[in-house]
Amino acid sequence: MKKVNQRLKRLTETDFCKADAAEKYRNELIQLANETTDAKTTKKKSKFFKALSDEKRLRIVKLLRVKEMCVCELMICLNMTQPNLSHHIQILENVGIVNRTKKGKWVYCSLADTKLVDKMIELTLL
Amino acid sequence: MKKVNQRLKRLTETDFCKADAAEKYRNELIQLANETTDAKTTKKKSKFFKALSDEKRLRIVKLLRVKEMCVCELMICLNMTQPNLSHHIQILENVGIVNRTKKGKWVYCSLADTKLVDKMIELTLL
DNA sequence: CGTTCATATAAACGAATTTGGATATATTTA
DNA sequence: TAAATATATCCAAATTCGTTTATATGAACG
Repeated sequence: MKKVNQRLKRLTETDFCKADAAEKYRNELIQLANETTDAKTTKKKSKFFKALSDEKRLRIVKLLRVKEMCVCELMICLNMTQPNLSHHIQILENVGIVNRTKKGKWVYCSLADTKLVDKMIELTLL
Repeated sequence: MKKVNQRLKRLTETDFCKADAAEKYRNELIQLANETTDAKTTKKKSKFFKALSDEKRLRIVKLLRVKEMCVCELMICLNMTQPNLSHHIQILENVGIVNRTKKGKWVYCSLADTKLVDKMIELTLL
């Protein structure tokens, strides 16, 4: 991150697309891009946001914040078909937002990281 | 929110899908769902998350955190075609993440709410 | 055992998104 | 004023996503 800041100083002084040393500036931009991004984490984070990009899934999170619920309870709350709901829960589970625990015949869903959800609500993201 | 909490107490004690008073429990679940969700804000928030659910858009945000950039600079950084980039920037602008300002021939992009982005990075969301 | 209930998985389809080429618009420069 | 540059918009192809229908699994219960 310190390397980035050094390059940043130079880049901030260069103000337009066509700098004097166009080729050099071009390379610096590309290098900056590489340093600000890690392919794996970017993919992971984009999937996290994608999981929260659906209204029904947001409603699931809101409900689980109040109370751990089994799938059939969520079906009633959200008026969704069972396979559809199951699919959405799986997406939330895959990115670590929701936990599923089987107890006998029922599968109970709960928030995997209550603190994170609370903090996101503080930022009015959720 | 206090009403919700009162109902919550009862609901938390009721543990299974088919409570004794099945119909009554059903109605309470539905009411809970209505109280935890507001259609408009849910839609708005889902769009916000959708805007961040794309790897390229996440990279744009990361870059703009370092430095305000014009579209042609972002093209170089991200190796994207111009119409595609323009489209993605618009999505980020629509949900209030990015600002566009025209200065002469160039359109400069910057973060609309640096503090929010910083806080999201603190939570390792970004 | 076999039936029922709660849930998961699979396949299929339509809707929404992403992408890139062609073109339009506006601004600078020669 | 013409040419070049930066960007947006339009449109069609490719891809991804959500929903539905059908089917499978697995626990409880008679």
